[in-house]
Amino acid sequence: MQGERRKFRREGEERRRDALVSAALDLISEGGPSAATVRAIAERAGVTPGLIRHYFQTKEELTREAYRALMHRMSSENAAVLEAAPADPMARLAAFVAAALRPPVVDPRSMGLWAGFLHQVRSDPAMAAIHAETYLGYRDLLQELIAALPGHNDPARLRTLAIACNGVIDGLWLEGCALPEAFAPGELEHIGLEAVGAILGLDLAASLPPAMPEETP
Amino acid sequence: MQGERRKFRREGEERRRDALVSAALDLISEGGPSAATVRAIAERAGVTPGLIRHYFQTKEELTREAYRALMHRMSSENAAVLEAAPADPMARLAAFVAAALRPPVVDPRSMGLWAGFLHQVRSDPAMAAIHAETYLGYRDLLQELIAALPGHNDPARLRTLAIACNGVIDGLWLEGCALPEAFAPGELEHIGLEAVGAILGLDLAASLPPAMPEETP
DNA sequence: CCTGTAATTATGCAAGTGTATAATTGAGGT
DNA sequence: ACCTCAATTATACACTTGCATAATTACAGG
Repeated sequence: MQGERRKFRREGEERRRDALVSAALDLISEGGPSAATVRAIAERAGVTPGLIRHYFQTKEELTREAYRALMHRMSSENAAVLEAAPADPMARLAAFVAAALRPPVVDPRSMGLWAGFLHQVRSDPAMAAIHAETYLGYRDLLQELIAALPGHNDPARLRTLAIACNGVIDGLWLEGCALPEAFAPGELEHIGLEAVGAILGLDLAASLPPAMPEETP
Repeated sequence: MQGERRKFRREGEERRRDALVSAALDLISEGGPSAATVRAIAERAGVTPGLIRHYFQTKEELTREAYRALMHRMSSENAAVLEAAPADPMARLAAFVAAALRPPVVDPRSMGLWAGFLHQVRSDPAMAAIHAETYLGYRDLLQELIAALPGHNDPARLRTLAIACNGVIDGLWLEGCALPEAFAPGELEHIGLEAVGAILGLDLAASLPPAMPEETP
């Protein structure tokens, strides 16, 4: 006798897929890719392992979906700042750079996830395609912000500048995620603005729009 | 009857440990951390799985040794350029930055390894200690190179500059490893010199000592 | 030529892996 | 109130993983 069968509630497909995807991301960020076993994911999502196969043909498919979700989340978190940013090109660029170098974009868990996926991104073509959609799109957005500055219209030069600025941002992002305690609040953003400004020959730090006061509910 | 027992040769402890460590590194760089199973490592090293337990108390210990070997290798590959570099501080810094942004330091396999280890580095204190020895030592070396420049003697300012330059180098290193085909030969080094130079207010690119002609055996 | 011993192999095991398939059951439509 | 069907659980399987232990064998010192 195996007692009683487990009770369950039916859910919409989207909610279950989301739950499984974020369970996978949570587990990878906590224990690395090897911690995201089918059984652990199911338990974290509050279902039994078999259900994963019902929504994803294979574990690899779930993994790809999780990577897509991660990259989308990180891109939006950074780009969101542009919605409330002023129209002035320098201020927009400064706001964008600063946003990339503070939470929630700077986050040790995100870096762990990013690193955990890296090898699959390099070996699985489907993962590489997801990477191209998001990561290169990010660099293009940065390039547009630079192109909007006065006096930047040589395409080749523009590309070089975008690569350099993207490199600075990536590198500092990495440093901030890896050694959060090594930087005073705001220090990383300031270094980033200084470095990107130096590359572009601008005083970006002076153009940073003042921070919005936090909501206090 | 199980046919004949496998023939073998006795080897010195150091050689066997080295062989096992580099087998592990090879496998991780090819197939990610999950590919470095005890059995696969043994086969790659030309021994049977049991021998690993003879030289390493646990697989985790072998993994730590492999990480240490990787970090040492990467640090030396970059620092080696200083031995043949001129005495002029600007030229030394330029040579160091450039060396960090071209092969063999820039190498997709190294990046894959680095990323594969990242989670263990963050969760295992022993790995974190190895990280501290090597990575932070790298940043200190960079800071020394900057301190040797004329007119850099404020310690706090020095630290900030070292962090920023290290960030630029790391970021561009990452870009170069991830997208090797995105850069023309020498382009990444040039961007790096320009960016670091901009941060420090120097024309580093002009100070780069000419490349040694390759040996042609 | 022995002989000891440490290096190496062989074998086994319990736990964990992804996946396939069959059995149940929640919930909406009529 | 029934009935249907998809959502969900349960079970099983073949394989892999790290590790332990016992059996062998290469090689140095006498």
